[in-house]
Amino acid sequence: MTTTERPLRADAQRNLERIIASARSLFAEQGAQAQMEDIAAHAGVGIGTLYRRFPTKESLMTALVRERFQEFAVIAEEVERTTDPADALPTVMRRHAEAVEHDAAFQLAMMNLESFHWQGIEEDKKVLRATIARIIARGKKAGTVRANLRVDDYGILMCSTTAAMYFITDKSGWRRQQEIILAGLRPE
Amino acid sequence: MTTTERPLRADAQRNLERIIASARSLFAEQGAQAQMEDIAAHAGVGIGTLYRRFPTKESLMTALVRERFQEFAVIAEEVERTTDPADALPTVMRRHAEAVEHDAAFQLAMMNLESFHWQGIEEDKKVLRATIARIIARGKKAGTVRANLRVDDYGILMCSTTAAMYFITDKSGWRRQQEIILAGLRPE
DNA sequence: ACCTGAACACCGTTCAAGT
DNA sequence: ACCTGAACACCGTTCAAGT
Repeated sequence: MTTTERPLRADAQRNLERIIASARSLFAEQGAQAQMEDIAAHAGVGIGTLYRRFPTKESLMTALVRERFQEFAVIAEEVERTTDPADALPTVMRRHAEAVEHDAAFQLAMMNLESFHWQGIEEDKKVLRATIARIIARGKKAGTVRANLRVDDYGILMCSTTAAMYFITDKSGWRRQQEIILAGLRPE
Repeated sequence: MTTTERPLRADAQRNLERIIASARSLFAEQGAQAQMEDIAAHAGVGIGTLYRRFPTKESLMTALVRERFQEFAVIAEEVERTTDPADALPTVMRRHAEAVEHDAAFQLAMMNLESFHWQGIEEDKKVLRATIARIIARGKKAGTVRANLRVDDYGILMCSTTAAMYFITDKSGWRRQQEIILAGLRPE
């Protein structure tokens, strides 16, 4: 999994991007039962090409999650650099949530991944996880984060916010949700 | 849906119970991709019998959720009757969670229902929802529940706890999770 | 009324042929 | 290297026949 792949042929690369974009839009529209055939067609490629890149439907969903995770890592590092340690944790959580606020496909994928843990996305998690761990530690030191919070809690807490985005009809109902969680994160 | 059904024939009733028990155990073991055929076989009935009671796989999962919801209603009423209004909300949430702590099938079903809302289980929700609404209102009056909490938040908050049960490997990791949520529920 | 399971349909996945 | 789509396999669902 430490795959340092060499670049794809130009057309293949374009196809890959189209596939991902199509997957994102069809999953968002139709939910998890959007069909592989339809995604391929929407991307303008044969079904075989889709399977060449993503050997299973689940691997395609995972790819959607993975892309966002990489974005999450960038966001987390930026927040760590630029935000007061006392506010950093709530800030990342909000920024991460906002990053996927309109990505129904991601929200869906998070809930449908057969065994997600936030462990699932092995490599991508590492950097992100390390950054989050530091942010949490500093928050504790600053006295704004409850002592018994663990890094592993982060994933599920975020997961529950994305679920809220997907389920709550009210446009930005997830914010009230997250506000509750953020309040709970503070020391007693 | 205001179906007041007359009782099933004795053998049919027994089959129904077996089907539900089998579904619970197979979903718990194998996740959502447990097969209808296998569930029928495990229950000792033909596949046709399974479909006679549950016209789709999703309706079978919904049934598992529905049973628990009825139990939830009973629990909520009991808590309302016997617990200090100031503590009632955290108490129901804990008791509801404990009720499904070992029911992996329920946890899974909650996450897989195509459009859950907690709205999904129409009739069963009503009583439960009304009780929860009163508990929340009294909690606010007692000053132990934040003012901007809505009844509809309850479902998603609980949902995130069941997700935690399913995902967190740590035996009772969901308790720490819920503790955070409960803390967040209190006024600022 | 209820049960059964063979048959059907749909959709995820494979693979031989093509550039 | 990569693309294609017909063919295959699996599994959810139906329905004609049986008690």
